[in-house]
Amino acid sequence: MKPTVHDIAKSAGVSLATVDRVLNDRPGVRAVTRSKVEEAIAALGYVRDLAAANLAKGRTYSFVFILPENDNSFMIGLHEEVRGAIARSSAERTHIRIIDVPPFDPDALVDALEKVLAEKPSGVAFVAIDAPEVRAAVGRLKEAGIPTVTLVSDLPDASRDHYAGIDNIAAGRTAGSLMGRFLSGPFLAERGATVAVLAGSMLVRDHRERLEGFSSVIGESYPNVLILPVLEGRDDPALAETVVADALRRHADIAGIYSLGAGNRGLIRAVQKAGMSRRPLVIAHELTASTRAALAEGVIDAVLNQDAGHEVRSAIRVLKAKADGLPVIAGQERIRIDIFLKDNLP
Amino acid sequence: MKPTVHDIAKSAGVSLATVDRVLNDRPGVRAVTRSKVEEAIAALGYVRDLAAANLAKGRTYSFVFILPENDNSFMIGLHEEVRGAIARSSAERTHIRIIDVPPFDPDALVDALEKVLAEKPSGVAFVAIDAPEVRAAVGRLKEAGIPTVTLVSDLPDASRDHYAGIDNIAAGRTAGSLMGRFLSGPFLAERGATVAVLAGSMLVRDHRERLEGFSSVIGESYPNVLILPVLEGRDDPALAETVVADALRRHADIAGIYSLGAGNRGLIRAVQKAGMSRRPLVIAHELTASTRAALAEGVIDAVLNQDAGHEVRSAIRVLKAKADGLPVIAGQERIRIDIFLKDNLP
DNA sequence: CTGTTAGCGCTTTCAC
DNA sequence: GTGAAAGCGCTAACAG
Repeated sequence: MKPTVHDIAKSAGVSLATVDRVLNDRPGVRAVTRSKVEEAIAALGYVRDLAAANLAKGRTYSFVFILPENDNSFMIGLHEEVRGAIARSSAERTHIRIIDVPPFDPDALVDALEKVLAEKPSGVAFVAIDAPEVRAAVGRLKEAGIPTVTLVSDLPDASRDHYAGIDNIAAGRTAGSLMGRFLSGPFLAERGATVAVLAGSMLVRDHRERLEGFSSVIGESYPNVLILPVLEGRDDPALAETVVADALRRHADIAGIYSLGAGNRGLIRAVQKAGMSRRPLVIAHELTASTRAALAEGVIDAVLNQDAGHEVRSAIRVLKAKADGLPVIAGQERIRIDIFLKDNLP
Repeated sequence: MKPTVHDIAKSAGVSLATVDRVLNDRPGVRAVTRSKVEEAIAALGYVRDLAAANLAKGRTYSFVFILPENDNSFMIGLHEEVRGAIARSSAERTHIRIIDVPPFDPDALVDALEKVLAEKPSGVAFVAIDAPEVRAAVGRLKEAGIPTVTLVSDLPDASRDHYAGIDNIAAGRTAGSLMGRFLSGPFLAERGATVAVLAGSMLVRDHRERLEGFSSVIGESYPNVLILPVLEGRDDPALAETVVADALRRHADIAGIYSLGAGNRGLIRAVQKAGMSRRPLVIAHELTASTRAALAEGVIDAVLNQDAGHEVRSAIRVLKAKADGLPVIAGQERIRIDIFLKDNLP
């Protein structure tokens, strides 16, 4: 049988309470007694039954998710996944609360983090904005011993405990490779090719990193491909449509478009309306209703995706583990860069 | 506060024991009493605390994994993942046993399934072989109320409870699309292209399905591509090397190779040794040490992968859920067709 | 500093 | 048929 606290108590010749104090590093145990107990624990190979402990404590993990109230499909999906987790709360001994903040607003995010700090929850997950004041706020959470996980967009060299999101440089490189290879046939062989990039804003780190990865692969491996100056669509479908339509008009030779942000509904409309003799190759991010339909129809050629459900479940698992001081299964928490062609749609 | 069995007992005016009998459908309760209790449960919105129940029962889930003792890296990796799960057993209240069987041997698999049936474990996971006697054995497990999960390779219209693996037709189609698009440039434009397919055995369903998906995409969308008769390497590196080397010798014009099974070490050696002026485009399955290295070096162009760790964890989650009659989170159990280029290696 | 005792939510004898 | 009581492994008062 697996040893229990009783076995340890007996073996060390102390009471349950003392064993418990040692197990939970509570004060009030003489060093000698402590080591006696620790020896017994090691000798018996004791491992604590977390479920029993949580039952006894009546423990419930309180987590806060701070999400931007952005109205693009990806963020809406992320919200839904958190709500799904809330629905499962009772079975998972969690209590999860969502705080909505205005997008791209560091001050609002800092405010939210401060409020959370006052609440002292078991953990916080948030979509980071890369700004010094945000890093400072995260530092304060760390000092207070509250585990933090960044979601979707990370904070560089910060004190967050974990990042639940994709490697955006790798994503950009992947897009670059696909673009280069897919273009090779119809265009490159003859006369090189011109490629447009549509971003949301160069202010957010994930977009900058994707551009960086994309550009470096093109530069290294596909010197015949010319990248036009970045178009900024602010993740807004209407604006995206305008800037893309405009670009297609001005550059009749655009052979490919890499959309590294959101607002793809507009991009799709612009491409469809352009009615070009030779449709440009389009690579976009995030599988949503519109990108999925465009992929099936052949308007988009490939979609790079991050699984919001995985990110949310991972964030919760990691926060729980951090709250308990337990290790995580690294492979389970790695968020993949999913590549979808029309053939492997889920 | 969440209602407990005590609240139900009080509200229904019965004892804890009776509530428990109703909750677990045990006999010895008059219909009237039963419905009184059921009403209380509904009225209070009671949900059972599984952790507490398992603690009281001293329950531990006993699972058996039946794995082919194949010596390719993928299967070795799968074994390791199961061993990882075994290492976590105590924390997860599971007791997992591995049964090794000779590969591609339906009789051996049936024998193993029969032995398992006699043991009456809480659940079984196995790499299926598509044969009537296997389906029959699974039927017997189902009758005995033992949940079953197929791993990696499925059993068609069978009574298994769940399949933890990828959609192999979609995987084949994806490989076909990538092959077609990647080939377009250097080869197709001029004179069409010849492609070789290396499989393990046409006896296993996953290999047949991948071939089917691959062939149909090529047929539909890349009529210039000619697929040579399938090479069978029995997932064995040495044999794979021989058959591939032989094929490359006989068909100097091979422009692409789709390796839809295992034994890629041999394939890689054959391609490297062939020293062709123009290296064929290679698409393979399963990210292992050797395919990863080949991808990085440019010997392999793309790898389709199924995450063995995800499959094993998923199988365990599903078996637990089935054993408890609980629902699963569909999105969490979908095994993705991972596509790796050299740019998005994990 | 250490031990005793009750109890978390559920199941399980064993009486009645 | 039904109920009272003990206990799963752990924690939390409260005494000493």
